[in-house]
Amino acid sequence: MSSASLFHSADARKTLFVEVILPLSIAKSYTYRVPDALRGNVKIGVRVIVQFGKNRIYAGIIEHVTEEGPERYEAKYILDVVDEESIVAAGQLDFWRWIADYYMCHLGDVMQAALPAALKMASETKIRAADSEERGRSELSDKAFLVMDALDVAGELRISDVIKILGQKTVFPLLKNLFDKGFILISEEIKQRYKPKVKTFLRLASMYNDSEGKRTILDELNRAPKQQDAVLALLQLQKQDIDISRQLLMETSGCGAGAITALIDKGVFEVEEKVVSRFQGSDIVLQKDFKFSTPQQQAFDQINQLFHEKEVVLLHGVTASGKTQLYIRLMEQVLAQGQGVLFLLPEIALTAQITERLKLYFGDELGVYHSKFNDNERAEMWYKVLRGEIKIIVGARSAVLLPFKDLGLVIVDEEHESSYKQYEPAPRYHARDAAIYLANTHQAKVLLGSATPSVESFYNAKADKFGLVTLSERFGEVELPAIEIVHVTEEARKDQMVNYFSKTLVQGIQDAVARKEQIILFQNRRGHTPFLQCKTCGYVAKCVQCDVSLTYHKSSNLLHCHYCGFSEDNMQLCPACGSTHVENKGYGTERIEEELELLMPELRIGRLDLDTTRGKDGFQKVITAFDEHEYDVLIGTQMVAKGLDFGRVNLIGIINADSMINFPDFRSYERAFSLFSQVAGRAGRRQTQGRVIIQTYSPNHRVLEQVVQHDYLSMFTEEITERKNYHYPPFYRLIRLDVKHADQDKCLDSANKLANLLRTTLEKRVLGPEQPLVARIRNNYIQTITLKVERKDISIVKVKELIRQALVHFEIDKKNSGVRVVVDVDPY
DNA sequence: AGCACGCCGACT
DNA sequence: GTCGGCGTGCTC
Repeated sequence: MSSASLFHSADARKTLFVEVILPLSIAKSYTYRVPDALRGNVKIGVRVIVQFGKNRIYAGIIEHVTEEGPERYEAKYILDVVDEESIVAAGQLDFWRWIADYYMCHLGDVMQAALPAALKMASETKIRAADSEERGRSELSDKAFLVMDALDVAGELRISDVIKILGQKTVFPLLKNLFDKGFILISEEIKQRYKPKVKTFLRLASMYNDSEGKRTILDELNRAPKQQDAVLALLQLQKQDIDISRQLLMETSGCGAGAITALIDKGVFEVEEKVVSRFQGSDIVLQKDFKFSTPQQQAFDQINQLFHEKEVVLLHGVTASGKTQLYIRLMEQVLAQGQGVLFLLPEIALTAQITERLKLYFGDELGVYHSKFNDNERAEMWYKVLRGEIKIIVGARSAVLLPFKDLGLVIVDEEHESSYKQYEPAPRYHARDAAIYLANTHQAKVLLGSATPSVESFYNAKADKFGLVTLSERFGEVELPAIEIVHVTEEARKDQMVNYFSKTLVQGIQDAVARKEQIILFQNRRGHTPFLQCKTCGYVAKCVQCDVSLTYHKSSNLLHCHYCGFSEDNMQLCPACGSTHVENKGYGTERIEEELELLMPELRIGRLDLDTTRGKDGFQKVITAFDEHEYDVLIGTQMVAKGLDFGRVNLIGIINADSMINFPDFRSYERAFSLFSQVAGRAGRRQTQGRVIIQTYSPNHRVLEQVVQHDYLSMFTEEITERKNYHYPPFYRLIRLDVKHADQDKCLDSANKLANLLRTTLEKRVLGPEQPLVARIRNNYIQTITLKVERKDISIVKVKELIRQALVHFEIDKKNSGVRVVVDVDPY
């Protein structure tokens, strides 16, 4: 026995080391030493405060605990342990590792995406000035002095406040220094602060609340018609015996906030503040004991049957076939077994319409999770899921990263939606595919739902990998809309086009308005004019940092770049030759709106695109206004297509189908089919048959014929043949590598080098480099290399390993320094 | 991701 | 002669 081992056995407790995941995009993992005082507190999944680099401090997550310290360097000590219990679910780190591995990114990227911002920081640390300062402040640095000054004024500061005050992100070292010197106190409360939502409710002041009082007040308000309206509306609402919120009154009376405030000030209205749920119910009441139609019941039974043998079932159900009710029953079933449900929806479809319906149904057992929620709410939701307090999560893409305990079912609605794929930043994951993996680790079942399934999913179903259930009957036997194709060239020849509107469409709009119906017009381009060109010299308004034309926006009277956000003054004169002949080429939603206004001034027109929905509830506002028939026509981008149900819409016009169909991408036909079908599905959902008018330059295009015939199967069959012939998914996997650099030549040069490196091992699977559609964004030139990987002969794991090796070789070469490579697995 | 270290142009 | 531009490399 050596003396060394004697020594070690005498020292029973070896020093512990922990490997920490830092919320950074870094390839390596970092090992820290655990001080003896904290050795009882470290375990996998808890957050630790560590110093990284000279003066940065992060809250990282422990990935491993070991007794082996690093040999080549001295590990730093962890500074603190934040949590008592793991903040990730059992097995969740494995899921993170799978994502990092499959999508070729770093664990830190996944951590960044998964954790709500509130959990990424070292809890809610607050600082106060120490009661007695031992030393004078004269010795302090300017920055430290600034902090102390601010403390004198505010009394207490949060870390984020200090960051704002100093205008720098790294503040821990400075605070630590102040703490060590006894200037400040740091309180480390792990806040679980839930701020209840308060709403303002109104009622008529008691002194006016009799028939005489009412008359008096209405008389007195003779000269304030808006206020009169408000009082009348309130009296109406009072009859319904409901609580009248300020918001509700504004909506029903059409009065502004000013009128109501005036009435409060006059003492006509009395105010009461009440705590309300963030998920205040709406007037849509879902009957708990709804009955399935026969087809629904059959589909339900089939799904359950298929779940015995298949992990994933695809539900192909036409719009309005009652998929949501199926989902609800399936969720109930899983809940009854005490297991949890994840219900994924595209962000844009997560409107109050569906979430409130589900919330009404499931109450507190259901939580909603998406990007519109603030940090506090998201952190709160994280903990609730972690503790198993919430059984059902309805959420967008990132909800798949919540710390689920015991999932029984994952539903991915609108599974074909491309927004399930994240592009920027890493991890570039597909929520549907990640959800299937996640479900597998929980031994949970997956239901994919769509009216127009992705070619990949439908192929998987056809190939018997997924179960397939079809729901082809619309609920309540509503007929599918009648779709008409209008040949724009032909109409123009007959002189029947007024700008962008065919006679057929104009007539259709007029008829619909006459019947007090509403109309949706779809144009998948925002702004006014996407392309401004000088007629004299051919100059085109282009973005200074991107390789795209600038779009004129009427609302701002500026030219905007849709890629980098750059904007500049509208061009009155051609900057190149001074000519005043500037031609407006192309049209977006704003221009459609403008032309329609000129054409039919009496129409009330609303617009739904990124620009009108910027604000917090922008989307909801436009939707509500349209639903309440404040507009006759709603003009919009693809936002109008997503899961919205308007009772009065019978006519839908697609202004220009060609731009979508001709988009240069292997998925463009599939996308066009989905989008047109979805848009069409908005027509005539209740009672009457809807009508859809599609304007196009290529009326015989197969996709349009398939849309007209509601023929998904034909679309699929033709598409799958093409995919097979041209080596695209689902037969081949795609991996895209974008090579970026500010210098065009260097970008091309490096891209060529990387492609050649890849070719040495992956051979003919490597395509390119080639210039993408937009070859420069934010002053960076881009070259794209595409890998097409067959599903036999080589494993995807091996391919990724070879890519990693090629990238290592690539980065070693100093000539490629400064070149960024972005890897996108399964690009969308 | 930050931030320091390090090597070339316009200023007190 | 210095201040500061951002290219490059490292962080346990």
